[in-house]
Amino acid sequence: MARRKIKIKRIENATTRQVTFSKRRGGLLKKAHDLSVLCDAEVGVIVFSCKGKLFQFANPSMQSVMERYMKSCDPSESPKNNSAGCSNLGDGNGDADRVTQFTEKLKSLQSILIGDDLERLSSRDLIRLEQQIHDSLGRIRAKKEELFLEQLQEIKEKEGW
Amino acid sequence: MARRKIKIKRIENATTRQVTFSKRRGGLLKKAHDLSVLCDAEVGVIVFSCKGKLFQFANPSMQSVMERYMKSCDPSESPKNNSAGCSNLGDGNGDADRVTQFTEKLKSLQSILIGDDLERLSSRDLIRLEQQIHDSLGRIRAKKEELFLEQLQEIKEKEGW
DNA sequence: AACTATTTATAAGA
DNA sequence: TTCTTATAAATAGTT
Repeated sequence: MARRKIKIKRIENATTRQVTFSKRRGGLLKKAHDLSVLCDAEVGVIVFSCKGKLFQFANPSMQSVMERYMKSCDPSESPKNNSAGCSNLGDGNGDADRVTQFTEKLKSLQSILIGDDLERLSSRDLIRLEQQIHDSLGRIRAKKEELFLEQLQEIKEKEGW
Repeated sequence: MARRKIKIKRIENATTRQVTFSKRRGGLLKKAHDLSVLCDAEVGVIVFSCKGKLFQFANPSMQSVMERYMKSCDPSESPKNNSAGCSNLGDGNGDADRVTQFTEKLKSLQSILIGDDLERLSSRDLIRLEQQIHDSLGRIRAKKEELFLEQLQEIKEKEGW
């Protein structure tokens, strides 16, 4: 789609293939994100490079998407009305409180991390903040992974895998 | 991406949202197909419209992609390991106000991100948080890099390069 | 990693 | 809805 048009077939040159993969992978994930936000859609994208590395995007989460997918493919579920709530949509049970709190916190996070707050920080502050955020990300991912594995197990058992 | 630029946020008008969904859904699935063919990648895309209808693309098959996903289960491209080592770009200009504000914010960040707040979040919340934090980290790093380059430039000029 | 010349995707309008 | 078209985005080849 640039300098010249190309045929959609496997790119033979390994270097070119890798470069194209990086570019298009990013484009695909961005498109997935945009679609999910603009249209309020549930979207999951999984990509394995030919070297086997995983990339993904999901909204609201991969396990939610996969669970819903499996249900929608399961004839024993009533075909109507498979739109709404399966799974861990967080509400439903009286966790409204927790969700509210979480939302509030996210807002305050946003005010901290987005906007021009960042503009005014010195490089030292930025480095400190980066370290902190980096660490937090690690903890969040670990926690997410843990929960994910639990839920996957549940799904497997439920679906009789 | 046409007649005018739009913000990536939920489209409120239902008709517009539906039209955009149809168009972008098609675009996304095509991009997924192209990527899988061009780069010999294993790709799966699942989309549920807000009405609950399923659309999908997979190569070689959704079953295969999902199985591989479950096996590999390393959900995110981990941030490149360039976190600390940027050393003492120190600032020195003490904007006490700013520093105080920053400290306050860091504290509130800490209460959000550390401690057992995390324990009580659903996986969906965690994933949302992860995404947000990940994005923030990106912005912080970009900002840091920007500042770094500025300062490097200053140094160069000062040293008469 | 950047940079463009082009191709694609698509938001609004018809 | 389907088609059109002006513009925004993505990206192939280049540096």
